[in-house]
Amino acid sequence: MANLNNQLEKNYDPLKIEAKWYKFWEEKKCFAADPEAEGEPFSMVIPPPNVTGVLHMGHALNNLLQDILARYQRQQGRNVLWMPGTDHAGIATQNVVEKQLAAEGLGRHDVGREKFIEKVWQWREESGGTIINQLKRLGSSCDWSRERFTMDEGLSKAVREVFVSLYEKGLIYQGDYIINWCPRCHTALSDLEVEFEEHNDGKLWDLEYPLADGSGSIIVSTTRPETMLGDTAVAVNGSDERYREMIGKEVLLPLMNRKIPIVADDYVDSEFGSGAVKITPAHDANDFEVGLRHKLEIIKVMDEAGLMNDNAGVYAGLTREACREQVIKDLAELDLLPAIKDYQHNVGHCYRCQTIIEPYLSNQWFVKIKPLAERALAAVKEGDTKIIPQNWEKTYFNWMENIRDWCVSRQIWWGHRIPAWYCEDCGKMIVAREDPDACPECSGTNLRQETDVLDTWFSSGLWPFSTMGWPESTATLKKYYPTSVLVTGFDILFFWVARMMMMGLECMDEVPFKDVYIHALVRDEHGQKMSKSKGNVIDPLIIIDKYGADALRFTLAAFAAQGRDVSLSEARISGYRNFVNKLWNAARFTLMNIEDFDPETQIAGRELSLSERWIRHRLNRTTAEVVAALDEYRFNDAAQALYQFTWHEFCDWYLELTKPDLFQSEDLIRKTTAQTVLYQTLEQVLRLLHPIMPFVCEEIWQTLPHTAAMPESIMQTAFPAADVEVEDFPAAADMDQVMAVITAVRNIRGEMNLSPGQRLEAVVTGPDAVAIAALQKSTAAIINIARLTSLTIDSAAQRPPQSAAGLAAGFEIFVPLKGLVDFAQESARLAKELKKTEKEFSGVNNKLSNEKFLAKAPPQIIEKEQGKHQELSLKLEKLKTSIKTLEQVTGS
RNA sequence: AGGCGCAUAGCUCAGGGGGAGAGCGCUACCUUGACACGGUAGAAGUCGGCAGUUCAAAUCUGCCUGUGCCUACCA
Repeated sequence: MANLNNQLEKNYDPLKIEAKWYKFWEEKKCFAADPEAEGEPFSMVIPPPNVTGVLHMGHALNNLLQDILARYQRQQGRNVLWMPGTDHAGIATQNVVEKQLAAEGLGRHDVGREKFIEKVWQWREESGGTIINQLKRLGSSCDWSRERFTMDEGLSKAVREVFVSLYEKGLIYQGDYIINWCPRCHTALSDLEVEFEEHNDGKLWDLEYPLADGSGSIIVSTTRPETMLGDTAVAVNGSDERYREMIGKEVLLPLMNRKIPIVADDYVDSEFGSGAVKITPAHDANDFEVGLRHKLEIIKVMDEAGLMNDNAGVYAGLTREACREQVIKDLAELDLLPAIKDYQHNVGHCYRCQTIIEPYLSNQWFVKIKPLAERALAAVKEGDTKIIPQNWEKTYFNWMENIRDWCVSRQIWWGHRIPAWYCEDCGKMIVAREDPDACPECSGTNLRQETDVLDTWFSSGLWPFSTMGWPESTATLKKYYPTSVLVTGFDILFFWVARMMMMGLECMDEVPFKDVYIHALVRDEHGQKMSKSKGNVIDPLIIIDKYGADALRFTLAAFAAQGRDVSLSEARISGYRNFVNKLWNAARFTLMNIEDFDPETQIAGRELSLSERWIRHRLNRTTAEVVAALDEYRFNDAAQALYQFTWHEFCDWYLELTKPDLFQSEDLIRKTTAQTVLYQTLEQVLRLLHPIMPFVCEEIWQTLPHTAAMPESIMQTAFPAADVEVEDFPAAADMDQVMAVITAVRNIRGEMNLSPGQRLEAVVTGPDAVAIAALQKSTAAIINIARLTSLTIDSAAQRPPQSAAGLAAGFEIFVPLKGLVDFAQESARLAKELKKTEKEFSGVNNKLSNEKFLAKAPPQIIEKEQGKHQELSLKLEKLKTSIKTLEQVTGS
């Protein structure tokens, strides 16, 4: 351990060090979870990133918070499982591979289903590990030996088990309904997968439909005129006087020349537009419902690609956009287009490819969601699962209460194929856990499997237990389910959290997690969403390369206040990089001064200096704060407390105060005591900081001299606990006075523009003999830190001539300036101070002369105000004296 | 249309009924035996507006203004 100081460079260089320790942790199996091992379980499942994903700041924040918890809980002695993995991300992944094919001029149908899926797996082999490696760069301490993928064999088995058992319970059904159709992805989407966007350039077209009997016409409005080709009725409200006569009559649908009825339905709002609505059951959800009520014909005029079909007559083959234009033109020519209005409305887009969604009638699979939602709702209401911050519970309730059946079938190839077969001989449908060989009805072997796959979120919904081996009954499940906490962003509260709640309760009969911690979004420095098009994306990997993972981690932690978005800027990260460097240099300083030190040295029985008692007290308080904060997911409070303590107490004051003891060579007991306190304090700071900044803490910790009891890695050390024995409030009070006096001298120095190199004399006096006596013990320290030549502390001391005066903590501090400075400057300084004090004094005076205040305020508040009054009036008096003295000196 | 937030120093934010805080930035001085990615000191805010509750409001309540998001979707 010789030449320790040489091992640490002047500036911390994270690059090499981070890779080194991450490898070390993995080799020592520090992340591995053992269900057979001791310790109360603490478990989390990672929100599985898409295999197509590339690490962004949202991932970084999400995984950082989990990593802080995992590392903290390990240090607390818990048996920690952090389960990692990736999501197969059906549509997103399929799109990526389709794009590759497109580059070769091929479509997926050109290669066929089997070959295509092979290609997807191949792609996943090649690049699916990207995001996992990026998570490792961040320092994520997942148990990688357990990494899962939603398309794994085991997870696929879980998916099939759940599908079949839900089907058997009657909770899965198949039917023709209006769903959200993406004409580009060629698939149905769930309601959640549609993103609505406001279109300001929308139009509302009025169409005139002549009555079939020639007795007039009726005007309807639409934002999608091309759908009129599939109209099978016009609806009005039955109580609408304007149309009463027309109900039951027919109109002649223009362009198509079909006769369609006018029906009465409460769905129609008489106040809106003309009060009459065209009804297209095959292309609008509400119209579909109206159609069912009135047994209307259903005419599809569009195909799966968004092209008009044969039912659209002469318009067949046109795209929906071209058809719209043509229909408008043709209606205008017929003079059946009385008005076109500008109209602002919301249009649904595919969340994967942004194509405009078409409400489309088709045969799909649905999960009957009400029975599942009821349990998931009750579990949160009864507190089995807590959502933090709590205000998200309301959002959760609101959604769960208004939930609609979940369309789970997708017409894509990449995903879990629905385990349903159709007998080509007798038409029977078979839903089974095992692939059937023959039809149980007719024994025919001519079976055709359903081609649809399941919504990706169906398998993600099983994640908390499917990753632990369900439906087998595994040791992992027994030990770690339900998980302790789920850490996630609110953007997938419904997509994922809600589904896991429903599936967990359904399959495990128990909630999947005790806590759900919802964190904020990461935005840019002006609170804007980060996006490629805005060019304001901060790439976590570039940041890690530039500033180190610890700097990024500390920054995110420090700004992760509950319920508030994180506005991130590079300047801030570089600020916290400076903090990492500060810690690094405090460690260098420590190492330089404990070369001859035995780390087994104990504090017990040794006499501690005031600053030592104080720093131990403060460290103890900080420890309590950090523990309380981390237990309540207040990551920013933990980070702030550690920053404040490490920089502004440990470095700024304690290290300076302990230098004389460390540098001297006469009193060896004093020196080794100083070394012991220094060593132990730094070691404890490292353990406290480890969950947030694991790399730099490990590097320093490994370089420190080790005691026999220390484990191999800081990861395996115990998290510090607050200890009442170390509490020392008297030391804290005395130290506050010492610091106040030193600051007062520095203030005079600064305001007088005296250079730090200029040694000064000082005299401190005050009426409180006890306080003076206490302060006298710190004479040497004050001389040292305040850079004085001599210091007199005496309650009987007189003000030296030609001196500047300061007031702090009930003391008067005089610094003789003997022509060193311009007294006009000192005069101005005192005048400023007097003005400030007078303002403060009058505020306190007002309070104390208010009878109501005296009558109603609690006694301790009144006492405090009275104390303040006394202190301030004394201060005023002293200030006035000082000013007078100064005037005499300068003769003004 | 409903719901949830937010408005505090130039910037980004913490705090949350009894003396306005932090980081960055800014100004001045300083290479003092760890750190200039540093040290010391300083300037800077009627805590969005208007009412109310209270002895006391940045903090609680109501309204207003601005701003962000979520859910639903209206032809």
